[in-house]
Parts: sequence; structure tokens; C-alpha cells
Amino acid sequence: MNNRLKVLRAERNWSQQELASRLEVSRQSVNAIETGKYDPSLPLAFRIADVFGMAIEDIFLRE
Amino acid sequence: MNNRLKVLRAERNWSQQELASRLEVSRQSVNAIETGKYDPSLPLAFRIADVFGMAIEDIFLRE
DNA sequence: GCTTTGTGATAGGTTTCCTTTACATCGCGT
DNA sequence: ACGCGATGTAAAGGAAACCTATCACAAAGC
Repeated sequence: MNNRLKVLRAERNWSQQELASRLEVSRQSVNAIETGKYDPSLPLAFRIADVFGMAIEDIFLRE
Repeated sequence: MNNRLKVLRAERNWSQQELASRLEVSRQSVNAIETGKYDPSLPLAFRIADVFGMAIEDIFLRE
């Protein structure tokens, strides 16, 4: 499951640590999700959508 | 994380087994998600949204 | 040079998701 | 009364999603 995390984070000039703090997860989790190691849980996906002010469907892509 | 699975399933007159087959998961998984035992993974949430033709945000509710 | 910041990766451990198998109940039709 | 579809639940095991701690490295600044 592909995602646009890295781009969205760059648009806001946030470091991985900055995003991790906003999501209340570890920096390693953010890194793992960005690099496609695994997909976030649904609750975390909702939190990600919230901090970016977008819909889950617009951040995570099927395919 | 609350969800409207039971209602959506009832609207379509699908049994848990019917939905499980469409999602390609076990019936117990559908039952567990419906009864709030746990949340689906993100990929499964996308499949659920697909079979109902809705957005994830309209099936699973924050709060 | 040295230090800081950002990023990628790994090892080891816990929790959550999902499976198979199994059992109990309830409602409905025969 | 009997069978059957639908549902709820539980145990045991594996896979996936988290965690902390740690190392490595490149780029930038002083």
C-alpha cells in the first residue's frame, strides 16, 4: 500500500521526528511507514489524515 | 473505533459469511470487527470501503 | 575538526490483527 | 421434535504493527 507521507511532510517542512511527535508514535514507525516496511493501523491512519487535514483515501493509495 | 458494518450489512441483507467471502477474510474476523473486538488493518479497511462503495471515513468513525 | 540534524536500518520484545477449529444459542421452516 | 442458517464466543497459533535502543552515514554549521 503506497502512501504520500514523504511528500506531504516535505510540503510542511516537517522532520520525521516532528511528524512522529504529532502522531504520538516513534520516529522509527514514521520511517517504516514512509519507506513501505508496513502499513499503519487504522487508528493511526486516521491520526495521520487528521494532522494533514486530508482524507485517508487521499494519503494512502490502493494499487 | 466505532463502525457501521452491521447496519451496512443489514441494508444489503448480507450474512457475516457473505461479507467475509467478499472481503476474503474469515467470518470470525468480520464478527470481531463488528462487535468491536478490534479494528481492521488499513488494507482490510480499504477492501471494506470498496465492497460497500463508500469512503473509509463514512464507515469507520473517530471517537 | 567537531557537533548537530535528518534519515535509514537493525535487533529484540510486546500488542494487535487474523486464522483455524470448535462449541453454544437463537429463530425459522418442516 | 428436528435440522439448519446465522450469530456470538473462545483457545491457540502465526503474521503484522507497533515499541525502545542502537548504529551508521551524509549534509550543514560553527
